[in-house]
Amino acid sequence: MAEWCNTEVVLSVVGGKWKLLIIRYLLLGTHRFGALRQAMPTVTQRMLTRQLRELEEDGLVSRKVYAEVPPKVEYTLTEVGESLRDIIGQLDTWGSWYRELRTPPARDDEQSTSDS
Amino acid sequence: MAEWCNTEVVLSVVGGKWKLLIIRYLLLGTHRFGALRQAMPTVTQRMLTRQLRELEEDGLVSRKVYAEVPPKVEYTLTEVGESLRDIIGQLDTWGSWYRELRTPPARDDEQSTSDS
DNA sequence: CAGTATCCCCCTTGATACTG
DNA sequence: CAGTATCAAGGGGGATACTG
Repeated sequence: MAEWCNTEVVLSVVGGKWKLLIIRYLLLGTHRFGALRQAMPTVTQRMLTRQLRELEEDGLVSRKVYAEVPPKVEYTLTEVGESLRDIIGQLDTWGSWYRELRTPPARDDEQSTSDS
Repeated sequence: MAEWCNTEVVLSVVGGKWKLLIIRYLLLGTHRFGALRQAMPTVTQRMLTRQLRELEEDGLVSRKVYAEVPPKVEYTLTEVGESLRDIIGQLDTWGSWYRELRTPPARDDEQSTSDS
């Protein structure tokens, strides 16, 4: 990516396939690795770990390991991560607006398709 | 990408390697293909064409072909594309803030390194 | 429970050459 | 000028198995 462009910096940091989902979930509060997995049922262990590590390197997420058996690891947004809250809110708003815009609108003379 | 998530929709539309640059340039006004190339010296013809086509399919950019020889094609943001202006502004602001944050700050007792 | 270690796929991007 | 066509490379992502 063209990271000399400020705009691209954001993508370079949240652009991974699962990162926005992770951040959105962590915006709700601290969570354990397993909780993240359950929140994103289709992500593999490997990918979740990788994406979390990258978010950590980029300073968006902090990782807290408890010296217990079995292991317990908690992930929390840093202040930098938290600072994305507003932007993510905007993305969400635009995204739903755009999705609706691009969804073929139901015509008036058309029955509801909610039963399909 | 997980496009069932509104947030991801934005990335799916703007996530191409050159798309944000293109949009930013078109936010300045309508431009010809050649002007876009010059504005982004490292993009190949092929990639510029492809990214523009995708933006067009996604309804962010409109393409106007003039029936002239030599050919003349102008690209303009649609209203949908324009609607990203604020968000891109936010990304830009966050990006420059983040970049500065992550740049090793010069220490007080340190000489300027601008001569290196 | 929360990871690594391997192996592999394919999709995006790129280089280069050609054309209406 | 504004594209296609073709071929090649790279890396992000995935499947599966193993471990402290």
